[in-house]
Formats: sequence, C-alpha cells, structure tokens
Amino acid sequence: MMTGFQDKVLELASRIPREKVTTYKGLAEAAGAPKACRSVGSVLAENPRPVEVPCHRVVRSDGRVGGYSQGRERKIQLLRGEGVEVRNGVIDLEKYSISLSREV
DNA sequence: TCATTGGCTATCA
DNA sequence: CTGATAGCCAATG
Repeated sequence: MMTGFQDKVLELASRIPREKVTTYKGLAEAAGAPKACRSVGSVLAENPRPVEVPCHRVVRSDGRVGGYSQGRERKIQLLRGEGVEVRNGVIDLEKYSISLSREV
C-alpha cells in the first residue's frame, strides 16, 4: 500500500549516508512515530530493496545489528563491507549512529 | 469501525 | 537468551 509511514521510513532509510547507521527508534521518530520502532522493522521487512533502500544500515538501539530478512550475518557482512565496525554483531552507535537529517 | 494477527523493536525481570 | 508487557503500523476479516 505504501502509506505515509512506510514511504517515510523507506525514504529516510535510503538517505542514510555511508559508513553510518541509524536505529529503528531514530527512524521511527523521524518517520513521525517515536514509538513505532516495531512498525519500522515491519516496513523494512516487507521491502527487500538492498539497493534502493539499504535496510542493513538500520540497527537496534542496543547497538546490535538486530534482525534481517536475508539473515543477520548477511547484514553484518554488508555493514563491514561499507566500513562499519561490527564487533560480534555489535556496532558503535557512538560513532556510526546519526540523526536522520531531513534534507534533500 | 473494531478485532485479530504479524513483525528486522524497547524495556523490564 | 527467554518471557512478558507495551506501543505502533499494515493487512485481513
């Protein structure tokens, strides 16, 4: 259906710069729902677009990579391939987490 | 419109 | 990690 929420989530997710990651919570806030962290996951889960929407750049607020439709390991490999330091499935949010800039 | 289900979460125990 | 609870959106009936 691609409603406003989904569209926003995918849009923001596709705007994540390289070597940077965002959290489901942050994405939810940027999408307009500060507590729709789960909904964000649902949207990404049903939108397998490893090219247009790199959902693998979205991690959990704990700093862990979280889940992935294609496999948790796959997500980690992709992140590492972009230059993100992934230690045992954990990412340094202090260095890679960013606040989604709502610019073009 | 409401009820139920599902889901890459968040937080607490 | 598991279990439970919470709060959210989309799909289905």
